[in-house]
Amino acid sequence: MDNPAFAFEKALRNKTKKDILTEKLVEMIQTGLLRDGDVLPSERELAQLFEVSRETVRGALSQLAAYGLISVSHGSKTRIRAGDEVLAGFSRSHPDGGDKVNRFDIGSVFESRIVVEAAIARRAAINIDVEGIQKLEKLIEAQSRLFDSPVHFQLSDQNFHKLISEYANNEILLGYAEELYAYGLNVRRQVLLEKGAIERSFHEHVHIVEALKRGDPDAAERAMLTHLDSVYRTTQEKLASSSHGEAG
Amino acid sequence: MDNPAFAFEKALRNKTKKDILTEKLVEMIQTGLLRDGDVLPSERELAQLFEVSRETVRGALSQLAAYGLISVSHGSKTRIRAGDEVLAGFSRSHPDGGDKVNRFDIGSVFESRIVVEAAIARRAAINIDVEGIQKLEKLIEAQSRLFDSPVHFQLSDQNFHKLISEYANNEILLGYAEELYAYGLNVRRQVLLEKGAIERSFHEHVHIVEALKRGDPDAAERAMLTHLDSVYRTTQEKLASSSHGEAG
DNA sequence: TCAGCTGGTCTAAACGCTAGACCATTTGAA
DNA sequence: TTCAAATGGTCTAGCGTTTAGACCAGCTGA
Repeated sequence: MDNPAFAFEKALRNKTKKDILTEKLVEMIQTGLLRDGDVLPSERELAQLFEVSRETVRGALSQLAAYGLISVSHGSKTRIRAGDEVLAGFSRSHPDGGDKVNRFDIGSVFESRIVVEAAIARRAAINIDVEGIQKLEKLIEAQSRLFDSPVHFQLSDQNFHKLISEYANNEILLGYAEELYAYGLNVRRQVLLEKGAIERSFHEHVHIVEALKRGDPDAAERAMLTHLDSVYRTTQEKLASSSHGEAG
Repeated sequence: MDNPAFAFEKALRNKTKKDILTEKLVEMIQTGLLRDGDVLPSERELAQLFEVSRETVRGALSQLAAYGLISVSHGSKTRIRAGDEVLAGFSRSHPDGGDKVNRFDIGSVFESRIVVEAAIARRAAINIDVEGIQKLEKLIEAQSRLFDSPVHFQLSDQNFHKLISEYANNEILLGYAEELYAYGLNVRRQVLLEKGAIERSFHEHVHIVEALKRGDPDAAERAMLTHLDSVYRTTQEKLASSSHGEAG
């Protein structure tokens, strides 16, 4: 072992298809794409969709069942169980699992998000075209009707940030932005349940779009920073208040 | 298949450990961490380092041998073959494969580096302590004696940026910075062969350290931007001039 | 020269995944 | 109510990957 290039190498980790599918389904539940009471396609259909064997699907489903995230019953279709208690219990038992928020501290995530998304906002203000503005305004318009649907608003919010990121014309920054956004998904969902949280985010979105429409990089950056700061603050408050009754 | 959440699902893909290891080694060669003529640790050592069996290591090595990236000979240690012709041939046969330098255009890489390292410089100026300054000054002092050793200077340069990144107190930004730095390694190596390139980088490093020592975030950011701009320009020039005799 | 490295080969066993068959239960339309 | 069709539950045989270990064959350096 003379070669310094190989100092401190880590082990290779290989995920099984079963685990990949499990994670994927968990994520679909956590993001609200699958909601409480939804029926899952049959095991045979899932096997076809994901191009794996039915046994592999069953492996993933049995893990979900162990987590209490689905209810399986012989003869009838499997249903999603994603009531708030179920999700809360799952998060508690999987602190590092899918909960990427805690892998890095929230402060670092938001510091990084501020750096990346500020740059994105500047570049988007310069590069965005009429079509992009129209798409954003359509999103905004849809969001104005989602004040009572946190899950739908969150999905739309994700699209909003993603769309802006795409107009920064930089795949690397886009990738970072998506990654950092994903880190906060879980907590964010809780925050949006708070009274007025969605309205505030909505108005901040409006300001961002206005700045982009004017093609004003400074204003776009400022609007984005205001938005992220507001998101950061409410997230911190939520974490502080919810950490009372929890294990760690 | 009533559930719209499952429209357009894609197949799950599962990588073998052998392929993961192959990619990892290819990347180490492409980024210059492993250089032409370097000896690889023995198969048994690699197996221990990556916590896989020796047969798996052999599988990965036989792929590298098929690509011509290593030369294996019974009884003696395996050596890296990364001469310019070998790498060029490999890139040609693996257009999307692993060549991360070309996967993103240089412009995007530097745009991102500017964003990330500017933020890092600001935070480092605030957080760095006496010990950190001393380490940096020692590095600078060493670099002043490496004007005729491009390879050594590049290694020292990598440490220089890494050390500053660590004082930003943000693991995420640090990870991004290292990733972006690695993207440019190959080309950078060529650039440093140019007359005066090392001296220029050295002086820019001095300015960065001075700003950090004063604890002045604005100055640190400016010095870092000046440095990156200079690196970017010379890299572009090198690419423009060397693209004449190449395949594509 | 030869002990101790190196790469080359082989085996038996464990594990993940697959395809398919068959059973038991539920569902919904006849 | 009845019963065919769809569902989840179980099992088998087989394939590919990975592992641990043994042994062989070639190189290197004291």
